[in-house]
Amino acid sequence: MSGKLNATCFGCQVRHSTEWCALNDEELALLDGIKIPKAYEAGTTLFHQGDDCDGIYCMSSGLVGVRRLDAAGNSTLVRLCGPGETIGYRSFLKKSGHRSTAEIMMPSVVCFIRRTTVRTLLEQNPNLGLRFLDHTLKDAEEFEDRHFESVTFTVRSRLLSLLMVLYERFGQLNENGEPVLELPISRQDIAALIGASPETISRSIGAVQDEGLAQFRGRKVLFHNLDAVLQQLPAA
Amino acid sequence: MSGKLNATCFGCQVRHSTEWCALNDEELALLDGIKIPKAYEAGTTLFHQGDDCDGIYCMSSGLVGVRRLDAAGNSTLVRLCGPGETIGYRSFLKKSGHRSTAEIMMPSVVCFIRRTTVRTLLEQNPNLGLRFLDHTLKDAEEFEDRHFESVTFTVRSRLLSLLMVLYERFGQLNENGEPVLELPISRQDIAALIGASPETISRSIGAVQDEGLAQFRGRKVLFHNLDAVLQQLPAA
DNA sequence: GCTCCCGCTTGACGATTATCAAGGCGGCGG
DNA sequence: CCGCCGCCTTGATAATCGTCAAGCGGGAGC
Repeated sequence: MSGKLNATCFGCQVRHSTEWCALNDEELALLDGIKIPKAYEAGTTLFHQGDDCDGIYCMSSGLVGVRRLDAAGNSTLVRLCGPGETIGYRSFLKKSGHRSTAEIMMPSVVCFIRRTTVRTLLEQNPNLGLRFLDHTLKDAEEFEDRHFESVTFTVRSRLLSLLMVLYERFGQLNENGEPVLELPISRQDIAALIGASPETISRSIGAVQDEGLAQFRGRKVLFHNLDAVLQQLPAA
Repeated sequence: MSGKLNATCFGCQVRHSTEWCALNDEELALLDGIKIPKAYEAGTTLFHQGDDCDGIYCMSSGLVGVRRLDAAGNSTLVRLCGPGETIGYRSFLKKSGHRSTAEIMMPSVVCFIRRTTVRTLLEQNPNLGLRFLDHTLKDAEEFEDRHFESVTFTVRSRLLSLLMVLYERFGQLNENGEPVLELPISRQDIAALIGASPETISRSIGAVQDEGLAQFRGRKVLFHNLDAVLQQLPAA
């Protein structure tokens, strides 16, 4: 299942959008020889909440969801990670255990980079550290924004907001030039991302549809008026 | 109002808990000569949301609240900053404008450090950069936690959680050895911190009091049973 | 002292959302 | 083809929470 995968870093299509674009050819060769690419099936996990952090993961293809749960059984989908995204780097930088579980949401290829390797690269190339700092800053801002949203927005607004974010990442234009989104996750997971019950999500989707903003069929979303959706978002 | 203040960095009582503990004496002397300490009255602001970031602020004494608002008029109290805390450093690191407004909540002394000064120190001392990275990591985790809480906890739980956090920072034992907390902020601001209406906060406080967990008189909180409060928190 | 103002509380009501329960629909294995 | 099992929807109900409105109480200023 996890054979060679032809996955050299040099050929990695998403390398230039990752932290690793800070590396020169020599360093990249080191990383290439030592990283561990692997193919995962949907439903498996990269690591569990509470596990030690032995290194970081870099998505080559597919999609993983980062989940968080507490003792009371509450759970949330913290974020989605697609090709080019680094996973678990904050636990690595903090030298602490993982605060969440990384779950494969669709067949994916993910590279694992051992702690020691990352450390070596960081010592060699200070620019890599700056990239990680940038990433952490973005994370902090994103969580700040989401906290603000979850406290001030209604479920409907959060749903529309999420749809727009997903459209940026997964949206396309169909043969008629209309904006279309193939949802990468189930409605339960949409609920977990937004912080609402699946029932409320179902009803919210129905409402959005009734108003003619978009049409939902299974995981396909056809937007009738993208601007109208954007207008309804409480501007941050 | 803003005279000399006798505020040298060497004498700063909170220096060892700030990022600046990474500096050696020589660097500290540089910082000391070039920083700008100033006393502020309650109600004034350090900077406004949208302002350019010309440098960072370091609290010497007092308390400032960081507020965020959107076009629709929603507002939130993002965080409280006490002595030793650095404010606005993320906007500095991101080289972007301020995302929030920093408002003086009680008479405070705050030092301003110009952008260029911070940059010089960062180039001189890489450890300072690591301190900032650590701080950013902590911020990210804190926002992640608060997002999780705001989505999964009820207002009552969030209130209890906030009370415990405030107790850690501002709590004391009174003459009878009982845990007491002098709230540093108004109930409106508690509401803004938690993401609830003032009325709901008032009622939640009443409920907590009725159950005998604590006694509220103005801004004084007397905890009858700290462990009972902790037990009621959904363990993260 | 008095008044005004502001923060806090309280009550009544309504909107939003969660919860519980039932049923439909589609995929998948037999 | 059938039946099972998730996922999704829908409905009914209740809890949570926000909003509107009124009143209370303390502090500042006159």
